[in-house]
Amino acid sequence: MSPRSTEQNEAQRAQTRLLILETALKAFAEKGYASASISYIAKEAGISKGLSYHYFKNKEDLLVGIFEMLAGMADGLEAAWEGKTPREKLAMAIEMTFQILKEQPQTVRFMTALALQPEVTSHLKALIEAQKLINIKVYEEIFTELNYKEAEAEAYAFGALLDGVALGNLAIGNDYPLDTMKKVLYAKYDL
Amino acid sequence: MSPRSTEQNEAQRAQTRLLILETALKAFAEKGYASASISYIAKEAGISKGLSYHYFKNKEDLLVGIFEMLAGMADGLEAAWEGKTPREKLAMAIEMTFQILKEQPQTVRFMTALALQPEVTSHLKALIEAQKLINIKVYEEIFTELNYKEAEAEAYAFGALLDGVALGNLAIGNDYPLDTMKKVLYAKYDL
Amino acid sequence: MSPRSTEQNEAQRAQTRLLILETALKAFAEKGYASASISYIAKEAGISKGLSYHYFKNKEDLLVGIFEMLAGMADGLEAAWEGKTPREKLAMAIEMTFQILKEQPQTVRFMTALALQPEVTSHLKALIEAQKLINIKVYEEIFTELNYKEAEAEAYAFGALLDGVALGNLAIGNDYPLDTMKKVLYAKYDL
Amino acid sequence: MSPRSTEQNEAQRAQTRLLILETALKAFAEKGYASASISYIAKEAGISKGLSYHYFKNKEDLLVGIFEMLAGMADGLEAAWEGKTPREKLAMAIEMTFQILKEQPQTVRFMTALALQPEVTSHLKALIEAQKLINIKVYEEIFTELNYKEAEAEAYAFGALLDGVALGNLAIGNDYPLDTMKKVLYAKYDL
DNA sequence: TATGAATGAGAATTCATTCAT
DNA sequence: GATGAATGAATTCTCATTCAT
Repeated sequence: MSPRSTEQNEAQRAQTRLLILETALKAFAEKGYASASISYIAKEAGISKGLSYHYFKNKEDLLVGIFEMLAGMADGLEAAWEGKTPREKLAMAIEMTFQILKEQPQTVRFMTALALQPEVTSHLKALIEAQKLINIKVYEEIFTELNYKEAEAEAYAFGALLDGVALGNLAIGNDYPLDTMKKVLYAKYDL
Repeated sequence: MSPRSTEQNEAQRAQTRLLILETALKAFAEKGYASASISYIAKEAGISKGLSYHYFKNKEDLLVGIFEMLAGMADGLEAAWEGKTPREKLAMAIEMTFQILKEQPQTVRFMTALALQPEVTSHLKALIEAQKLINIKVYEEIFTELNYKEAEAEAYAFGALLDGVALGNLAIGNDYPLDTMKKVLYAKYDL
Repeated sequence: MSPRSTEQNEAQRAQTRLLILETALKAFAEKGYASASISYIAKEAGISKGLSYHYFKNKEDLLVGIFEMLAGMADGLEAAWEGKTPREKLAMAIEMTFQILKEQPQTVRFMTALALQPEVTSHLKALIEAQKLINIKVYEEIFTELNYKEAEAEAYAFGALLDGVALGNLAIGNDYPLDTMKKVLYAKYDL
Repeated sequence: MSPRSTEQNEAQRAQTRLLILETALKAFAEKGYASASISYIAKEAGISKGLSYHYFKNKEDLLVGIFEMLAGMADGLEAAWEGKTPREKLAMAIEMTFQILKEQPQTVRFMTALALQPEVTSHLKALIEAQKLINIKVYEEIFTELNYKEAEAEAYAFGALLDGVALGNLAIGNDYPLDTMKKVLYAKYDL
């Protein structure tokens, strides 16, 4: 009975939703969450303001949508880990971090800022916190496999180092010695 | 018109200015820059909205004022370094970081977020960048005194580690193993 | 194309129309005309938003439809009057008023509010006014049969009393002495 | 220290507040609560949209303000009752009702509709209910003084009659026999 | 210097209505 | 007939900033 086939509808929905998410991510990253208005995002996406509310019930929900999209991408990457040695995994973690830092600094900036904004609701706060802890757990497993005595502490330290490099790179910009830092990391973990 | 009253006036001005700055810092830290209104800050400080515009020509200017105040405080601390050994200095840098992280996490959150916000004017951006580089330089001197081969790289790594710990602590909250991380740092630098 | 299928179609149309009308009445009564959206009504009725525009060309038209439906129901009731004595008719008018007040207060609220809303189109206004006057005429006939000298005035007074009880009951709610008021009415008209 | 004297300020505030209240009452009465936008009210009052929010924190608060203003006016009238006989008081209640019905039908419409709107919050609902009950109590006292056996029931009936007349007058308009109804009331209560 | 009333631009959000399919 | 994606205008509300006093 449906005039537009269900699949067509769903495809359309998925496509528009993705368009909004990607436009919003770009806008939030460039202007900040508070400063990027729904109006602006809609205009950038070439749709009407009202349509965003068809897909996301409010601005916060859009933010959560972006977060989930990015978290989903990270999940996809984990498939690549299968069958690697612990040292290879560690190297991959480092490589991935530096790669995204170079290729999508705005996205990194956005995700990092997200964790620091008091405006963000506790729901999203919890999601962010959970994601961070998952990362730590992954690192801990690697260090356990590598027979580190204090695997958990080392995992936190490793995570902190990567985060700190990201933060420094974002704050200082092109003057930040990204390549040197990668070497330091490789040396530190004997890779 | 007597010089005496002028002095009094200036003291009064300085005091009111400081009151506004401190109130604004607290408000920005707690509610975020965008969400803390001038109205709210003025009310909290017990002054009128209009008066704050006598001291700071706009909201952005207030933000710069806060940053300069905090940077000035950091400068003041450097006096305490005089005559210490490099290892003592390193320990002090760590201690100070962890202390402020425990006592004024909101302020740290705010300053960190500041460094990430694209909304922030380029003037403030430059100030933040400069401040970060000054810190690195100080660390580099210490590591040079300690005969590290790669003093500069180590300084960046040390700064990144401290930043990363701060970030993790802010994102994860009370579950973050702050004390463990301090021990890791002491161990890592043999303090 | 066979007449049979046309009949089926018409029955289907009538049924869907009624479903929409009843759902809308419930929604308007519970949430108010302005606050009950077409979206909400369609969802409640289990149909699509677009379909309701096949049956009612706009929201206002839906309102008129509801009113006509209710007016039609009242007409139906008149059949029951046939062959009753005037005093029985008066008692029935009272009973019917109190019954609907108890069983469907929301509907009464809605219809009463409708009569008061300036937003309402003049077409609907005229319908409401006519309906009210018809009621008065019916009451007047009864009082004439009962040999009241001022039958018309008494009809207005009787109508006002019933309306006032309804209004009081709606405004005050469960604390309103509905049963007492019924006794007062019975006593007043010696029933 | 205040530059504009406190009295000046308060006078200004009171005046602007009253201007907004009266404009809003007029607008609500003419277009209905939902349809009269803050924008429209501000324009009618010749002030900016934002200023309304300086005086009333939201639209609902403005509504409460109007209600309180009208309730306050009614209180003022009570002073006139002092020293009158019960029958004079009853006559005055009737006169006042009919007078306001003739002179400010829109205000009556508005206040009546208010009691019926589901959109209105429970706070205002409670205020309206309380006001209605106060009226009933006043009537009850009169009927007690007049030695009616069922003073409370008669008070409710009297109130219902007045309300019903108001409702009929609003619904039917100029065709409603206001004067006849007043005579009916006078006759009924032997005034 | 100090006040806070007033402004106006812009934000988030809602919703009746249209229309391609 | 039936769907729901899409639109755009309107609405409530916020806030940085100005200015008369």
